[in-house]
Amino acid sequence: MGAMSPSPVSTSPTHHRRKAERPHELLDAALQLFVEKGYAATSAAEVAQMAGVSKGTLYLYYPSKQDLLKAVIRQFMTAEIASGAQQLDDFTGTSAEALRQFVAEWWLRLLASPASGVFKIVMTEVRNFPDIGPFYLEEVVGPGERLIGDILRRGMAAGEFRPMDEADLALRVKLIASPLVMLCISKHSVALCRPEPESEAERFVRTHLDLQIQGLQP
Amino acid sequence: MGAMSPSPVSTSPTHHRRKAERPHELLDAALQLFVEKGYAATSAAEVAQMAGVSKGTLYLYYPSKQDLLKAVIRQFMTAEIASGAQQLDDFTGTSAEALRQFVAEWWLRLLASPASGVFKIVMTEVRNFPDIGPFYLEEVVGPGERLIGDILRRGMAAGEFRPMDEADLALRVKLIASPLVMLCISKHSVALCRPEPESEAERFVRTHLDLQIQGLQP
Amino acid sequence: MGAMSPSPVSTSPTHHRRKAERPHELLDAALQLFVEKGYAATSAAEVAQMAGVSKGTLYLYYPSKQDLLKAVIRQFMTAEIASGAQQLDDFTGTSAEALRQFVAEWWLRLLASPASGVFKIVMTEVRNFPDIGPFYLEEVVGPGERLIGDILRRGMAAGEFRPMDEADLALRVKLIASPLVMLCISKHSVALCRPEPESEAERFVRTHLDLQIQGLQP
Amino acid sequence: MGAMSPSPVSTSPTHHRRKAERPHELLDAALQLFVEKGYAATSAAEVAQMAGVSKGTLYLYYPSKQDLLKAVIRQFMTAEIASGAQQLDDFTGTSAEALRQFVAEWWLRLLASPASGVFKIVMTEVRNFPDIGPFYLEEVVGPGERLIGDILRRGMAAGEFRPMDEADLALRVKLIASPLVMLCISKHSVALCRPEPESEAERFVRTHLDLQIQGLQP
DNA sequence: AATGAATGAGGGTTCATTCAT
DNA sequence: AATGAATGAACCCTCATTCAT
Repeated sequence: MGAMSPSPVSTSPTHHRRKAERPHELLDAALQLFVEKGYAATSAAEVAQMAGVSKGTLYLYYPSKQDLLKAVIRQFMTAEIASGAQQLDDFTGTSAEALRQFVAEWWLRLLASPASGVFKIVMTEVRNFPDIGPFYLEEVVGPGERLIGDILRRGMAAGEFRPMDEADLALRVKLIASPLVMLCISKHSVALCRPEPESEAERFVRTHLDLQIQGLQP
Repeated sequence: MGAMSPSPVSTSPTHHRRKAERPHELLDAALQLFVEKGYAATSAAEVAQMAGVSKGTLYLYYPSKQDLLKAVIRQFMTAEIASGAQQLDDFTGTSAEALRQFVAEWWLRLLASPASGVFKIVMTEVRNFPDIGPFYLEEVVGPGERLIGDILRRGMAAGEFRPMDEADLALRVKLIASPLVMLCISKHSVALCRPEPESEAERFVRTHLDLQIQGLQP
Repeated sequence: MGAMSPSPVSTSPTHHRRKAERPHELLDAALQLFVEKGYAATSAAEVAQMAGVSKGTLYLYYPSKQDLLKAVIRQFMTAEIASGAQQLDDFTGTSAEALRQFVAEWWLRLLASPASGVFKIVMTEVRNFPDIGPFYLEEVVGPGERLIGDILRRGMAAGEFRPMDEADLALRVKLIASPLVMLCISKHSVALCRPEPESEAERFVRTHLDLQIQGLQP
Repeated sequence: MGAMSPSPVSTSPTHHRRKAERPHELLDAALQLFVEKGYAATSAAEVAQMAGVSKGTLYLYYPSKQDLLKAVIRQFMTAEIASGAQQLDDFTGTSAEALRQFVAEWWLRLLASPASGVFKIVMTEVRNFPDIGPFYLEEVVGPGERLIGDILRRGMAAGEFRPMDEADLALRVKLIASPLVMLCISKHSVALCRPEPESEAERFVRTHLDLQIQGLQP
């Protein structure tokens, strides 16, 4: 992606404290603002100010606004994905339980976290910055679909789900993921005009997964 | 001050006069660019150029870029919605057929048309322009959900679908609509990095609706 | 979007850093241009260029062209007024001498300075920017009339001038001030078409004040 | 001045009525707006609209905004001046009476009429449009000063006023005219922030002329 | 490492002027 | 004669980026 490694971490004692935290604070600020106002409508100065540093400092860590954008996406998506894959490995239970418990839980946590906004950013900016497309596909969509796909495959192998060829399976994966992604996008856009209790999102996710599981029965 | 603009020389074969067509051409251009690059990243000059007029002419028809945005949303969404509601009234058949045939057909046509991009615009810009939120809710989401809701209610009344209270029904409507909207958004963003045959979208829509219908059986 | 601004090549020997001097230089430039061409006909770029900075820098110091205008008026008028009031306090002599020596001197110095142009700016722009009206009245006209009024009152008290009620006194003050203000306005407008030796202005002022003093005799 | 003769007056019966009045209406509108907002801040469209015609029509009568400006000045000043000179010829009475009655009367009428605004326009725009300077000097200042000068000369010849050389006389003329011009300028600028009864202007003018007459006594 | 003054290209918008109707 | 749609140059202002301190 062309972005430099943003963290020297040179551990100088206290002269300027929090040298190591800077990148994180900048990314947090950038995420929030990019989600809220959009990348183009957010100025570098705003990000810097929200992170409590000067404009110049921002450019010390990220050589351009575009690099900051890429760093935001990388940071918040890969972190979630990695932790998700990790947790699934430790999960024991039927495939239906994996969907109903693990996927639901995991996605609701994602939804509640600021990282849920990254979907909106990606949707908006892929066309402007073509290299975030492949990145998103490889680092987020790919692993994500593999993760759900594996659950389905496991269920098929166990006779818990009906047999499907790979094409069907891929389609089901998309059908499972798509409303969940949509939920994240909505949360940071239209849902703000129609505030709902958080339990509503939970019902949405659970009903959705139940329906999908039902559709997977032999 | 003292300098006149030196020499128009009347070399301009331009200066057409097409008051009636202009708004449409401008809206088409604006829609395409807003979807492609985002509202903020699109300059008024680009819209004008793509519509084949000068920057000044754009402002003859829309008093500001923001008004242009609103006009784009209004134009392309309400047109579709209205025609959809109209067509449903004329539809005769079971509720399952209504979903499977009418909704699928209608949405696939929407997906294929440029108007499908409006969802992306709305998602991106609601927070920047708060008054498009209520508008979208009232003119698009409301009618759209009512339309699908009515199909479901008809099916319930006919004993074709299982009985549900209003809350359940609303949830099902959202579950039906959400992947369809997601499909439109994807088409104009990440899907561009992963081109698929159009038939794939059709399979997605049909499988999705089948699944939802299955989930509505008594 | 994808294009970077290609090659600064660091050929800029610019980039000076003179936070303290800048406002003054900008105000000087703005005063001159506003007086010369008028506020509306002066572009921000011209002001910046004359001050030797870039357009952007101007906006670093004054958030809008209108604020620049207000700053110009404030800067050049209140400075003069304050110094005038100060000097009068130290003046010892009869009231006629105060008018003939002090007022004449002071006004001729004002006339010779660039600040004399502010009257023209104010006359021209009060209607466009209504809040400079009250400001001018309070900070310039008020103190100025009080200053002259005090001289007259002192003269009356000393039996040097004929008794007048407050209304008459106010009228005399206006009659004294009005040709002096007119002189300043003329200097920056019509007088430029009919150049006169500076001594002419002096004769004008002195004769005017003599006449007014004569009209104040008991 | 380079401006064309604006009035064809072709007296076509009724087809488009008021062909002859058009220029006048345009000049009235232009005068009002130029005085109110300034020349640069007034758009041609505004003038046209206030005159009740289209933008194109304005350019039918005046080939440019600048020509419109010149026409405004010419129209409203020369008319007043001519009528003033005319009336003075018919005036019989002492020179003091001429000043006190005729000049006062005439100027108060001017002050009350929209034409009084022309002074403000001229002051503001001479530097931007250099050829209005000579015009104003020749057509307005010259005749005006000659008119007052003649009164003074007549008074001197009659032994009514003290003897003066030409330089002194010119100075007195300026001292007489200057507060009167200032009054007109104020009326359309700062005076709007400090509204006064019209009688105040009358007192100002009469006291001023009395004072000047007193200063002319042998 | 951190700052923030400085830059200049570019964006939204206005407006004098032209010209087909 | 009259209109008003169309133009494009300029204007005010913003902002990503640089660099002296």
